[in-house]
Amino acid sequence: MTRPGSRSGTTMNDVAAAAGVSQATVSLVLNDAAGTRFSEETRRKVHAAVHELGYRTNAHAKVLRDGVAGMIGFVGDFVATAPFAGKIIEGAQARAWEAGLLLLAVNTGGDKALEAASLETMLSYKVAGVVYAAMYHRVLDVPDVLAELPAVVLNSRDRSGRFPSIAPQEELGGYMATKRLVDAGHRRIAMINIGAVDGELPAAAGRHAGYLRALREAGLDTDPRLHRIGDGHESGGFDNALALMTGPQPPTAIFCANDRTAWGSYQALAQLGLSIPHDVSLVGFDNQETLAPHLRPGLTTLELPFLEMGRRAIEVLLAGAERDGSTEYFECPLVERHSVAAPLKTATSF
Amino acid sequence: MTRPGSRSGTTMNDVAAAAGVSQATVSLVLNDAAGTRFSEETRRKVHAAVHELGYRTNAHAKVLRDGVAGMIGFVGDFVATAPFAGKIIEGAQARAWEAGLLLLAVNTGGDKALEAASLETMLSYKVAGVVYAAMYHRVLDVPDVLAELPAVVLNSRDRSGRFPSIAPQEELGGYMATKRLVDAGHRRIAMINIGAVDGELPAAAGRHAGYLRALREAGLDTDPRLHRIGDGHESGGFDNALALMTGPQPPTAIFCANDRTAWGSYQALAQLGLSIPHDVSLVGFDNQETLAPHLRPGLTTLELPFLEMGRRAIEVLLAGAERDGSTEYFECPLVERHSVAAPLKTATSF
DNA sequence: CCGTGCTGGTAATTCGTATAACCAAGCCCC
DNA sequence: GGGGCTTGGTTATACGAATTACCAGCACGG
Repeated sequence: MTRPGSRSGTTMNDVAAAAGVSQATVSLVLNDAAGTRFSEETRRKVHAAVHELGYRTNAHAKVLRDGVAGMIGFVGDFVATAPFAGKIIEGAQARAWEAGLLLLAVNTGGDKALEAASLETMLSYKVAGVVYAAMYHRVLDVPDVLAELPAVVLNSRDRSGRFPSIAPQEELGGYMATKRLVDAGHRRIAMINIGAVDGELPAAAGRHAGYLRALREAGLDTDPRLHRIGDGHESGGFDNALALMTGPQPPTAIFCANDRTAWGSYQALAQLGLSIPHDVSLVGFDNQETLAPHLRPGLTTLELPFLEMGRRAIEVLLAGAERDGSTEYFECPLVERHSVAAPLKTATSF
Repeated sequence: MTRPGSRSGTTMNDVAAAAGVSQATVSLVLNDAAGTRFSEETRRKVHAAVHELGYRTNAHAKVLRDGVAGMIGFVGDFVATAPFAGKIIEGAQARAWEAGLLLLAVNTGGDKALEAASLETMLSYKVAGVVYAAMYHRVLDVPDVLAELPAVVLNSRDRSGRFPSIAPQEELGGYMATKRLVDAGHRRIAMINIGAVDGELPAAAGRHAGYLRALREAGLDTDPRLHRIGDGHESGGFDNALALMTGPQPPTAIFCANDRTAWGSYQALAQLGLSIPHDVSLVGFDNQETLAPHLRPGLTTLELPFLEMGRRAIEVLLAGAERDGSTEYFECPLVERHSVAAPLKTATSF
């Protein structure tokens, strides 16, 4: 009644003994080694013994001999915790698994000591490479120890330029978001940003640059009063949307540089009795899945392609992670929902 | 200028050679082995060589000899992806790290083949134990292979009763949520559930049982029309809140069995022009951090103690995970915000 | 001058797997 | 009838660290 191979102590020698062959034979048969020939009878006996004993290869012995483990390290600051960035780890893990690799994941919570210790441990385990991920897009300093193996910076850029980086294409995203509003017929389009344009926040700077490009391309003037600095949270959206809509020459559309900001704007507009998209059109950024689809009306927004970015990070690692310091940018696709419509025909659209 | 120990190939033998001692000496000195005596001079030379060469112990060689690895497997269905359950993995990882262990995490996405393969790989790596986690509280079937090592079921219960389980105390949560409303003076309290009470959803059944207990304890009658079955999403909250408030004898308070349901109720109440908490009080469940604090007004809700549950899972593993099939329940603390107030003095409160 | 005990180390073995090198038996063919 | 090829395996070793058993040298006591 007890399953035969429940003890984890079964080794290749046990299998060999049970099958009446040598340990080498077991190894060669199991690995289907090229250039070796064994009788069908022997193969059958080996496999039968493996099954009978519940043999499982000892990965450590294998790694010790082969030098490289079937694991990839994943170090993130808050990746597993962040509401939407879990996707990034999911994508990485899925791709790693396709290559037969497991992810050794650590959330440092920003703790540099933990980060250093984790990396040491990962190196001890001879991980095939390390993905160094950040919760939000920024320019960061990569620990020196990563120079010892293939490493990729994910959702950020490496300041030192030593490592390949993978980041979202912020400028194009800002452009597409704004263009969506321009194409809908809007002529007075505000932007509520998630931070200062000159700070170390590529998302704020890039999305704003795209916003400006779309406006200029459409021949619209870029009233600086229409660009407001929020904080990336609901309150930033709430306060700024309120200010924009109650001020002189209110916009007919607002590009919110993230979904939480957009949510704050929804709340402000509701308070003002303005309807979306009838009175004001809105575009967000992030496509936060716990938020954007559930707002009423659903928020049209740009998706951060975290799943793909995570996948790609592993691919770059597997390809050797050329130490050229280049950054690979991922396009953020527009996710159409119901927060954009044509502007009301008012004096401003005349 | 180049860092000395950048090559990862440095072994204990290299260190021994550089220090002019034997490999055994290096090992004994580095591990500070009890009962051995080495001169200060020798110790110094060893440490100097280690530093000079950038030696790092090969974890696989160590595990191969010692038998158990410094890793714990974490298998979840959607844990990393789920909006709030990332906490569960964060807690587990933090506790594991305190014990010097790393988490080998896999998200199966519900794929049983991937799950089986991951577990095999983890066993190959001689993980010290496995946490088998579920995104939402349910009764589940644990893969047989887990019987081979210490294993804990997290955020669910093991149907077979073979493994220790860790789950939230749903009934008490439902009781506390409802009691909060009773204590505020409400006498007609509805509940919008997240599923059927008789399904395999301990959360739905437990929270409802607690709801009933609180009502009975307060001597209130339990009008079955006040208990409505939602789907756990916004729409379930929206539709049912609408129905409740526009029906006969509307409640003055609603216990929503999760925060998303509560959010849907917010939207329905807003549409009806009812204010929270003035016209209707609301209590949620989950304390979803991307949602509950950001609603206007902030949602009073019960916290799922995922961080602590994750920590506890590792502790149970470290203690050997006694195969007694017991379930350890975690209390869900009430998080007070601003969605509960005393009912308006109407005829029903008279 | 020999036995005993202490100091400060070293040699050898073990863990489980992969693989290079080797080998015995059988058969063919000149 | 012996050289050479094929078939079907085996033996031996390396990977890197931990640990047990052992050992050389010296001091001391009787």
